[in-house]
Amino acid sequence: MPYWLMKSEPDEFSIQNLERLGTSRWDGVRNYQARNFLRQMLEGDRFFFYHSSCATPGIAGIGSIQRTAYPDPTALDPDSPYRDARATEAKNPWSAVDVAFVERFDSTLTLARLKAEPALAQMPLVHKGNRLSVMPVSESEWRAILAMR
DNA sequence: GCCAACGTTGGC
DNA sequence: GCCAACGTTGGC
Repeated sequence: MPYWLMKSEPDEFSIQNLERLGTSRWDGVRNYQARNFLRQMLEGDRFFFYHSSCATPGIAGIGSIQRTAYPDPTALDPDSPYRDARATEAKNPWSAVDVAFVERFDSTLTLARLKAEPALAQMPLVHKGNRLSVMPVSESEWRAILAMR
């Protein structure tokens, strides 16, 4: 089963929010490469929940895919900041998935620590300038990160 | 199809 | 708040 990493700004949606809710829609992805990864996700896949653009960026926990990709309703919602004027009901280019809470780490596994781990050197996440918000994680990377908790 | 300009991401 | 890096847009 594939593994993933997804970024969210905790001010918008955090692992604590997901823990409280249990499940949530993961929407608002507006990058084609990230969207294509969303579409590859299978029910039951697990992902690292990454907090970005905050005081302590890093992996804050784990979630799982509860529902595979479907058209992202926020693209059609005039009140949503993720609205895409080019999207229509018949032709919506964007996808969302539903996710479920799995685990919250005792403390955030910081980007600084991830960067310092040789086993993770291949991850796009630790490379300067990387902006991909949804990315695959190899099984060896997944295990290395779990061991760092 | 090239590429400059622009807007956004995200660490610091 | 700054700014480097990147993806997207649009003129040509």
